[in-house]
Amino acid sequence: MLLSKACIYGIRASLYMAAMHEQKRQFVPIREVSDSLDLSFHFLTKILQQLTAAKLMESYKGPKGGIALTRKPKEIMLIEIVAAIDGNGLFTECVLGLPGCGHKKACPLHDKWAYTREAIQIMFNSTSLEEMASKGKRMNLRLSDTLSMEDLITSS
Amino acid sequence: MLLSKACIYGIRASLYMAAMHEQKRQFVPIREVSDSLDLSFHFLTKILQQLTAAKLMESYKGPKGGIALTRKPKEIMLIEIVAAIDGNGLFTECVLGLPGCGHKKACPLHDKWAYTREAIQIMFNSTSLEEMASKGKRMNLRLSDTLSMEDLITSS
DNA sequence: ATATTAAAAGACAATTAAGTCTTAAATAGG
DNA sequence: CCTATTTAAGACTTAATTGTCTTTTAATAT
Repeated sequence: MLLSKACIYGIRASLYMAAMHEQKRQFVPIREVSDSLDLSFHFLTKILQQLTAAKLMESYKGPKGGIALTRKPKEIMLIEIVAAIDGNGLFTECVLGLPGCGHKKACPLHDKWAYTREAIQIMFNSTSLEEMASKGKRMNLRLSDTLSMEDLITSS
Repeated sequence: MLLSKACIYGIRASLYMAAMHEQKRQFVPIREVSDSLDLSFHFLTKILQQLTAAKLMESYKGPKGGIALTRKPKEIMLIEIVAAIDGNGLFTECVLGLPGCGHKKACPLHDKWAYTREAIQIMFNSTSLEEMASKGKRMNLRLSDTLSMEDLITSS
């Protein structure tokens, strides 16, 4: 699996927040996000803490509290979310985990992998939350079994 | 992590077998492989059973027994090893694990990911054991802390 | 102040991946 | 036939990931 579940959930939650951003909503309770996306509230909380630690989101306690993106969805790239949760081993490490592989000595797959992993990196690096959210809206993406992006953005 | 450890170990063992093939050795004891590569014998045994189940290797019990590649290293592509151990979810599944994503409804990353995952697939699909082994020999690849490909092929 | 809301922190449980150990089955050689 | 060698099969342990639950801390509103 390319991304951990934690990372995937973090991305989905970020997408939800991007949709909320279009509605000018600021702090959204984690409970609302977890209910909407059908994710474990506590597990999501821990994941979002990683995103706030990485300054991608900020949080506010108490009534009217919740989480919010710190920047506009257009300015947040997917790679930032991936790196915050899964780290950037995917973009730096040897595919074969070979002891000799690295800067100096390359493994037999090194060159091909360097190329491929750059393609992966570019994919995450060139995709913003805004782009995903608008695509999701156009294509009526399902964020959970009961919730679609279109519901989310065109309603309310 | 792109590949599981089991898959990585399976690839390393296959590389070792490719090197043995150049020396016209047929059945090589798993114990020799695990010792040489500094891997757990029993764990490696289970991994190799997956490769024999996939007809990439064959095994022989008893004295003079061991494992052997069923085809020439030139004819065995890396993707076969990956598929035998990790399956081909990497080449078929949605990156975001989104419920709506698939043939009909695509997720916001679908097009980019379809392209990227094809790059990954092509990488594994176009690399043979022979190619890796000869590159490994040229570059004196280390298969473990104490063993290099060059030792392996030029010696004995 | 007090009660309520909501995130933070951390203990705990379940699941999966990774690794170990024991026993059984097959084969070669004496 | 007997023993040594080697894979096969499966139970078991450990570690990492995933997921749940409880308590604490901070903010709001009354």
